[in-house]
Amino acid sequence: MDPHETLIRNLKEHSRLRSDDIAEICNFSFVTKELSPDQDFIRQGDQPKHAVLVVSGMVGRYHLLKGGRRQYLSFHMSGDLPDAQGLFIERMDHALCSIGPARVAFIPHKQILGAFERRPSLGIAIWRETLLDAAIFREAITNNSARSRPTRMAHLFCEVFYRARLSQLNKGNRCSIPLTLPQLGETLAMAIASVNRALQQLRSSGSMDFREGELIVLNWRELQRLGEFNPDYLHMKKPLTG
Amino acid sequence: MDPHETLIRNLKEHSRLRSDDIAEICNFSFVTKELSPDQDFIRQGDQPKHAVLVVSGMVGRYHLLKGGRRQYLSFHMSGDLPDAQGLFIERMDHALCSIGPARVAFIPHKQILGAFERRPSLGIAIWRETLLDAAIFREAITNNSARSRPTRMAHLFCEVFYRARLSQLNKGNRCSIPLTLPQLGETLAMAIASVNRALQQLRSSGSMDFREGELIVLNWRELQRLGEFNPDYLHMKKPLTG
DNA sequence: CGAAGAGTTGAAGGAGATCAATGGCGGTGG
DNA sequence: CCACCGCCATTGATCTCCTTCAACTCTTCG
Repeated sequence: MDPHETLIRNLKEHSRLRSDDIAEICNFSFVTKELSPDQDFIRQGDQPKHAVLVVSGMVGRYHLLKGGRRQYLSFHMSGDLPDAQGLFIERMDHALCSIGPARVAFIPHKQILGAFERRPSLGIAIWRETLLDAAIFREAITNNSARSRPTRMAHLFCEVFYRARLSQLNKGNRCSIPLTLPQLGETLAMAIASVNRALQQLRSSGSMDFREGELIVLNWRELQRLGEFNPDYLHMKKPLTG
Repeated sequence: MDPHETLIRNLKEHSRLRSDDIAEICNFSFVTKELSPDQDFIRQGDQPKHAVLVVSGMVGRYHLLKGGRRQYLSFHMSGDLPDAQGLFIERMDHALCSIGPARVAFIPHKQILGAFERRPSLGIAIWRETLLDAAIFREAITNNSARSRPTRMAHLFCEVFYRARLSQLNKGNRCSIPLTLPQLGETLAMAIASVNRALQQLRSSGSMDFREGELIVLNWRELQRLGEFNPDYLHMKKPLTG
């Protein structure tokens, strides 16, 4: 898939783009990079001069903790700009890595900032993109703080699947989430044993299955109920139904 | 304190403002509102037409959970724009309330958006403000997910005290944090009993005291160490020392 | 003056972390 | 080629920390 197209599609999910905005995006040049699983491409403390666009696969943001442990903060897929904040914040306070194999495109900050001057409405679309990120962070606070472990796991699966469907990255009721159980633990603040047991509880509910990095949604309504998932916080123009 | 001044001072902590930017801010008109403790002024689902500027006191953002329970997400003080996101996201996914008595100013979105057209650099300063919010949310994910309870409490106190000092809202080693223990619990994902016991543990460390909504920092280095607090994520132009 | 809520403390019970052991799979190197 | 290593996934047992519950005081507010 063409990187430009994927960004345009993504921004259109929440913002109106005029044809001039789209033309600006099409003028972006970039270099792409193929990433093997678990490969860092931006590290804490870096001062990036390029923005990253996810072209394919999944990437994650994480805080590095003492002892090499991680706290994953969010996951991003095709069309996302997972470090748009880097445009205005010099130094990274977290790292970015691939989750499973992925392809990313690097767009020079200068090009994007130049486009903002010509098309302020494009700047607002990307501003909105960063605001949606913040809404996802807020939900993650609540998810990890106020929900039971099986519930928070279901919520994460709901969020990823919902966003994948918005971008038509699902294959029917299936969706690639190349996370390992240890990584799920470092996302949801659970020990590995608890991750496994929560997963089995969700499996036994009959609403979903997850193995080998693939989520299968068998009963969306039920999974949504189990995860206490309400997609309003994703602020999409056209909420998905069913 | 004049609301305009307070906003200018706050933006200057992380962004350069030219005199034209400051002139635009001084042209903002607003109505102020006096709030008694625990008073909601924006609710989940609202579609605000005004941005809020905290003039004095403290305000908090929270998610409303089933059963009326809350998850507090962040706290804001004089000079903060706790719902700048409302400029571009129609519907609130969380609520805002006063923590203790507070005064807030409402500035019409139209005025702010108009100022952005004349002074794009002002827009970028406020964009950066929303990005700093996001960094605080990320840190809250890690705080509530990966740190022990006493540590996360110390971290919260460090963050609030550090930000208060940046804005000179502290009184020496004291700083007003008008949170009750139940509210601390709904912030840090702890039961009230645990809040109390963690607090006593911190007191007994000799690095701080907290009672009746006032934090007293007795040994900043030690408190910082106990909270595993590293202020880099606040991205200030001039980090405070000591 | 009674009710409600904050703060405090002790005891209980439970959810989840930790530890340990196993099987399976993929990669590497002798 | 296959033996070995490392990591993922799984499961059982133990143990600990934290939630829950209860009781009491104190303050505030109606």
